[in-house]
Amino acid sequence: MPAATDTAKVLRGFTAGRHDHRRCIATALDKADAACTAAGRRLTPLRRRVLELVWGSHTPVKAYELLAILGRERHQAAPPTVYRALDFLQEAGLVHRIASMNAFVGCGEPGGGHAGQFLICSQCGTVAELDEPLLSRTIAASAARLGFEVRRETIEIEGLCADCRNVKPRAARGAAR
Amino acid sequence: MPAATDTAKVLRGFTAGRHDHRRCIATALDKADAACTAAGRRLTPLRRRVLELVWGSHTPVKAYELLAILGRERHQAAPPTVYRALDFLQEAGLVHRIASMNAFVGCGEPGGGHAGQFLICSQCGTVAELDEPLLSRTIAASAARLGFEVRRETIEIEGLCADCRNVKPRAARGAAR
DNA sequence: GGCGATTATGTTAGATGATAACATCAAACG
DNA sequence: CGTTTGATGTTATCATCTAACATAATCGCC
Repeated sequence: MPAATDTAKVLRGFTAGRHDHRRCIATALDKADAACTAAGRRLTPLRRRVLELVWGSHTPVKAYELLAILGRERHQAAPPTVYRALDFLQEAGLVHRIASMNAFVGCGEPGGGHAGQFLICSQCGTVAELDEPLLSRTIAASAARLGFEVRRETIEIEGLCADCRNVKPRAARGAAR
Repeated sequence: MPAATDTAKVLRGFTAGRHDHRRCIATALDKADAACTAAGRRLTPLRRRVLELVWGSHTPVKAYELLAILGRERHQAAPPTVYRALDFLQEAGLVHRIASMNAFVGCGEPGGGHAGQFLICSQCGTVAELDEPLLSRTIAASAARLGFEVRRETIEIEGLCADCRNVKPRAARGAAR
């Protein structure tokens, strides 16, 4: 698949339970190492561990869940421990914050200067991440008519995923992580 | 007004400081009365007052700001007082919650089964509410390809409004209340 | 009007989410 | 090395939101 830059992409699909998750965590961590090295950022053990925990869940993770886990494995962990790591990971483009849930997911394509566009299943909680240039363009056009300059997009669509609806997706194309 | 269902609409414009705000609060309250009566819901004095306070601000209001004001005028007001009123107002379609800000704005077109599409100026804080059917359709199409059924859209675009950029909007059309 | 059912509000308490401020520690770098 | 910068520890607090139960107001009905 050539993936013309204008083509809608699925950066992260609804694949819960249908893939080797350990492998996909490992891949994410490798990508993160690479991205940080390239950008001259330090993916410290703590940050790396937090990222691993975020990827460890199929659904968005809450900061205090992370805190609870960290608290068990290192015996010093306070809110700032987690929030600072998450701040770093967000700035590095490695995780996204889902504002409507106060929770965090691993980014399906670190490094890409993409907006965060998410489909969130309200039943099973899994999240798909999209990159739909048409969506961003439509928004930009609307904004432009009002003289508004877009800086950050928060697009979080809640609904039911195919699995929970017991329906087959119309298309199996698109890399599903 | 026929308002072709396919036309982009501005439900609430960037009009801070350029309109008679008292009048626009009054209008909002009138609409709210009508909408509640029509729907058989009770817009009690407390709920009405909260709605009035929400409209009283040009920018999204935080729950605890409302609480502080209420606390001054009735001497019983606890968090649930405010949150319950806000819950009601949201369900009645009279206010929207801006997830990315933990704040609330009055809805520009109560009763309309529209999605929440917002442009938020990060400098002055004012909010425009849009109804762009093309946007919703694009989202619906992306979702459909994955077998996803859309239930609720959270679209919050952060950036700079025309005033703060010192730019004239390209179009003056669309009711900007 | 009276009365039971329903809905709204009061009240207390606490869960969850996030940050400020300062101390300490480790890595980077000349 | 030692200085500088950045990362983490630590304590405290603020902000956001909800549960649970008590009381009061309103509605529907006879």
